[in-house]
Amino acid sequence: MTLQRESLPKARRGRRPGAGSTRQAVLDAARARFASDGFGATTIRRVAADAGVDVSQVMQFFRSKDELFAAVMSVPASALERFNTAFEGPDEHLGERVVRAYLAAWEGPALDSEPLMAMLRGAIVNDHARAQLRDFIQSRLLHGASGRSGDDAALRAGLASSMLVGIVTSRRIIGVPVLVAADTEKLVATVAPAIQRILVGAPSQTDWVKGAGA
Amino acid sequence: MTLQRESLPKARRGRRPGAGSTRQAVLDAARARFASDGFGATTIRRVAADAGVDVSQVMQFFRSKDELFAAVMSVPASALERFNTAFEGPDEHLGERVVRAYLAAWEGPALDSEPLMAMLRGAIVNDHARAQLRDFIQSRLLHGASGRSGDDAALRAGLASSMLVGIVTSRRIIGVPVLVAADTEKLVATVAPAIQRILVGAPSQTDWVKGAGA
DNA sequence: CGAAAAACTCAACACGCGTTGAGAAACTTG
DNA sequence: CAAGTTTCTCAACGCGTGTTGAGTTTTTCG
Repeated sequence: MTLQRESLPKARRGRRPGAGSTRQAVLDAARARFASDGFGATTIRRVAADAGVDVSQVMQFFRSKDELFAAVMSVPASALERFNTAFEGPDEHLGERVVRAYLAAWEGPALDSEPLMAMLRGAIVNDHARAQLRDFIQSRLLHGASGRSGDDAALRAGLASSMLVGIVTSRRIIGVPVLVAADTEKLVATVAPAIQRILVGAPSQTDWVKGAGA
Repeated sequence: MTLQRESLPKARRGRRPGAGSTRQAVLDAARARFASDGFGATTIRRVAADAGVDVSQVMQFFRSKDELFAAVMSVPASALERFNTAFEGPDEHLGERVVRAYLAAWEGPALDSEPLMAMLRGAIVNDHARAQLRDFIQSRLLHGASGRSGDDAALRAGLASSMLVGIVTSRRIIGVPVLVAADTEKLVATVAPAIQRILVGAPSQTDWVKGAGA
């Protein structure tokens, strides 16, 4: 036991990186602020106040406002995986699965949706956010294009992704009344057939959504 | 001629409001800046420099940055009318007409597209722009809902508008490579059937787009 | 304990922003 | 010309921002 670290060249002494509760508090406050106020309107001072921490602490843990934003905005792996599985399944009900995945991702629990909201709100003013959103839409293509019909499968997947992001934006950021008022099932029932048509070219007369009856 | 202004209580003398060339120059510079840089990143100093004018002149003609932005961001009546006619026609080829109207509006000549771009870029950070975009999407409903099928025609029109705005955003602001590379006709051919399905519920096997053959 | 390292506090800097006011210059009338 | 009115110039104010550095406290180790 005594010679456990003996061989290490530099045994670091002193206070170990603490429990990290402060850093986590800053991260939580920043995620909420960036998601609801956007990148430009979010100030480091406000984040620090929300976390009950000095301004300078924020700069010590995350070196700049951009790095703090980058730490917050990363698309959670869990959400990413759900998108992939939605795209990978069989063609039948593909549109419905994809629409549900997008709506769920942006309306689910805060820990999953807030980073996506921050990305969406920051995409216009922050280069990193714009690149991330671009890659997010673009990356759907790789999963959407594999094994799908035409050579334009990538374009189709990108279009579907853009359209669904547009719907989420209108609903959650712009606040278009008709979309805000509509419940999720109604949206799925209406949008799923169109997305299905975008992704797999062929039209059909069967019902696309399980319980979509009027 | 001499008694032309005689009856007026206050005959205003002195220099007449000049040719207004300066005001117009400011307006043009502001429109371009707000469209390409967004509301937050556009500074009055930069607009003044673009127009070759002192900063204080901008504040004299337009009383504040918000009022300058409002003067720039109004949706041009010509574009608005084209949207309405696109929605009003017969159901046949409705999707194609609507898709073409949206794409043309944001990719046409600068004088028409720049205000729309400014509105889109400002919608996240500026309340006025958000309200304008909200009304823009919402107002399509009034024209889209009249005489259309179900009672959810308003929702369908709002969804179609949101989806098309999403495509334009991905293409012109986010810069998704696949969408940037695709030419307009390809986009119309791919998207029109889906929009058609959103607007008029019924599916069909016929080709929606005239020259959309593979 | 005593030293090292991290966590934290406090105060300030430099910068760019929107905005304002005073005054000179240019032009239009009587 | 002279008075009146507008356009333009110049300089500054106040504010909030991201960011920094010095100094203090607290914890962890030898």
